[in-house]
Formats: sequence, structure tokens, C-alpha cells
Amino acid sequence: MGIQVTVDLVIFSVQESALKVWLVKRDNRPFKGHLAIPERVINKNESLDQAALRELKEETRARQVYLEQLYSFGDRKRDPRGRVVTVAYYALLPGDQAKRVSPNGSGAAWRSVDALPPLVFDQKRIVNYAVERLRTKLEYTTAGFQLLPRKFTLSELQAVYETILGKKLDKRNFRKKMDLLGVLKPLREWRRTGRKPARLYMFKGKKFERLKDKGILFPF
Amino acid sequence: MGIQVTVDLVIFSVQESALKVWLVKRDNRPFKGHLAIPERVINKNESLDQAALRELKEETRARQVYLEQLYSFGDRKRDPRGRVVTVAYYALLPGDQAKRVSPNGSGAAWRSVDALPPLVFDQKRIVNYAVERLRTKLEYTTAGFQLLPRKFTLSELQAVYETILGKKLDKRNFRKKMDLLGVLKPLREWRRTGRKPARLYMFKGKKFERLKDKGILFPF
DNA sequence: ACAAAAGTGTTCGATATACACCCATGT
DNA sequence: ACATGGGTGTATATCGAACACTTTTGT
Repeated sequence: MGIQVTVDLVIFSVQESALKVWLVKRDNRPFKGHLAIPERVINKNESLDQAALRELKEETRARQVYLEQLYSFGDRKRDPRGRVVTVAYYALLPGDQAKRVSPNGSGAAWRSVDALPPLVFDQKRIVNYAVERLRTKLEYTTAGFQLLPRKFTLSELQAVYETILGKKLDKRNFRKKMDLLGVLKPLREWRRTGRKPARLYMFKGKKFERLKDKGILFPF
Repeated sequence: MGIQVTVDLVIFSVQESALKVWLVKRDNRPFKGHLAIPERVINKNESLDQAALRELKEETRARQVYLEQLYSFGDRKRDPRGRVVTVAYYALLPGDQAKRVSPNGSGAAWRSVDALPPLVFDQKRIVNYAVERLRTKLEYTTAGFQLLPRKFTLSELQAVYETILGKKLDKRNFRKKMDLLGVLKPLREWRRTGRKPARLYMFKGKKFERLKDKGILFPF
């Protein structure tokens, strides 16, 4: 009586035009040393959300992160330790913050979802499930915002969508849609890295709040 | 070390033009005798899905039931027993089968979601969450099928949608949409209860399979 | 001057919405 | 004959998809 409950985290970021997942080398049994998504045994005085959030912070030191419960996995034989039910969450980490997450020696790294190494337990399934959910979400919401820094250009945003959806989008249609959604605030700032300077945008806080689903956490 | 894991079931049906939930009188502590949705402590050799399915069958003796994992609830103080994480599922039970589920003396009954009695723990939240999910699902899928017997008329189907969505729908547009979805097979049978006989329909198995989401279970 | 990415409108097809009358039957 | 729910089509608005050129800068 009493089952082990863990929280698994699929942490996404987009870097170098690829959708990446944060993988760590397990430092506990079983499968010590194998690649895995971060996992934490929840302790008795934290909620599931708190456990997920704490794990996320320990891994990334990030703030303002999109975090949502994904699904719970509880097949009988999914963990050789015995009965372990895991509640999976996924998080979207802005690219700039993602780059700051140090590979801290331990073999942890960002890996492209297109070329995942073998993962322990049923984590491959969990990651695939998260990728599907993310794609679905992008089709009908604006959640892609969360993978970019606070200020960004429309081309950068479009690139994120194209990366995750795996297809090219029409620039004019994309911009029209973003405009219609009405969640972008054009700034009086321009990014001058390319040739022609590109306008920067931010998300409007209020609209953003209203768009968020139940189930989405905004820790700050 | 080890946390109690339960499965909670929100079992829906539509009867007398109302969306109903199956409530039972708890026969265990805590809150013995209070109204609650069915709950089961999962045991070590069944998966979450199996636990949910088994609970569903024990409650309803039904088959061919739509069953889908809803969300996991794990707030610290949600259960006075101590730390209990629950994985909630919801099920859609055809009206005719629902009527056959016996109130078996124990005070269990179908209750309208519009007038829910107080429930134990955070189960009100769970039920509300399930209702929202069901509404969302009906807006963009055909899941409402599952609340009707195998053969049904278009008016019956429309009534189910109107009940759950809480608004009137246009008959012609509704039928056009159902037709477009292409999942209904018109039968050479008519229901002769009203004045003019109404044609009966079934769902096409193959199309239906293709429409189903990941996460939906068809036990048979 | 030219290369490179930024920016900008219109047309067309598909899908959703609004809306009203005739039909087949039981009483 | 009439009351009841069954059944049917068209016009309009809205949304998504396709499509190409000009602008601004750095080199």
C-alpha cells in the first residue's frame, strides 16, 4: 500500500532551427548513467504542480516558464523498480535561457527530438506524446511565444512555428494571423542584426492571461 | 515512502435533457456516507487504464464505453487521509445503458451537473473540469455519439449536443455538419415513436477509428 | 550595385451561419 | 383535420490558403 509517484519533465526549447529536449544522465538507480528526461519523486508536502515547478527550476534556474501537466503514465511494468506512476509535465523554455542552462559536466544536454537517443523506461513515449501535444497546441493557440525571449521579431516567431510544425508557413498569412490574434505589442525598437532592421514585439500581458488554458501555470 | 494513488471516475450520461454524473455514497472512510464520484485505490498489478476500466465496469456493467484520462490532481491537502494523488478519468455512457445502472439501494444515483450536491475532497473541481473538457471536445469532435445507443435519430443526437453545450442548434446546419463529417451511416430502419417516422443512424466503424484521439480508450 | 531579409494586399475557395417551409404520420 | 416532429436548400459572412513585389540596410 503506497505507490511511488514521480514527476517527469519534458523541457522544450528551440535552438538552431531544431526542437530540442533537455536530457540528463541519471544519477540514481535504476539505469544510473543512462540518458533520461528529468524526474523527481514527489515528496509528501508538495503538490504535483509544485514538484514539477521545483524540478524545472533546479534544472534550468529559469523563470517565467510555461509549464503544463501533460498526462499520467502508469503501466504496470514501466519501471523495473516496481510500481511507479509518473505524472508528466512539459515546459517551454525561451531559447536564450535554454542556452544558459549549463551542461554542468554531467552529460546533460539539449537533444533534437528528431534524433532522440534511447531513453529509459517509457520516456520515449512520454516525449513523443509531449511533442504531439505541443504541435496541436501551436495549431490553434499562441503558445509558441514561450519559446522566445521577451522581445522578438516576427520572423523569429515564424521560425519557431516552422521548426515545431515541420513545415514552411506563408509570411503574409502568418503575420496576418498574429495580427488578428491581437496579442502582440509592436515596440519602438528594432533588431539591427540582419540587413534591414526588424521590428521587435512583445506579448500583451492582459490578453495573454485571457488566452491561457486551465492547466497552464504561470509561476510568476 | 509511497503515496496513495487513486483513480476517480466522472461517468456522464444524458437523460431527460440533462447532463448527468453518476454519484455514489462512499462506503469507506473518510466521509463515509457522503456523495462522491466513484474512486478506487489502484492496486499494484494493474495499470491506471485498467484500474479506471475495472472501476467503470463494476459501477455500470457497461461495455463499449468511451473512457479517457482527464487530469491528475495532487494538491497537498486535497485528502484528509494524507497524501493521495488521484488520476481522474471520464466516461460517456449511452442513455439506455445508464438507465439500466441500478441505484442498488446504496443511495447512488444520476445527478444533473447543473445542480450538483456538495462532493467530498476536490471532486467538484474534478467534475467541473470534466464538464469543460467534454464541452470542448464536442465543439470540435464527434464524441457525442458515445452518449447514445447504437442506433439513434439525428434529432436525438442533436438533443445531446444541445444539452451538453447548453444552447440551441440549427437543425439544418447540424445535419449538414454531421453529413460532412461522414461518420454516420443511415440505416434502412425508422423509429416510429413520434408522428413521422425518423430515420435511424449508426456510426461507421472505420471512420470512427480514424477520428479517435490518442488517449481515448475503446475497451472492446 | 547588389545581396539579404523585412515588410506589405488581394483573390479565391471552403467553411460556418442565418433563415422558413413542406412532409408523413397518429390521433 | 390538425398537431407533431421530420426533413430539406440558399444566400451571406468569415476564415484560411495561395500568391509576388518593393523596401531598407550592410557590404
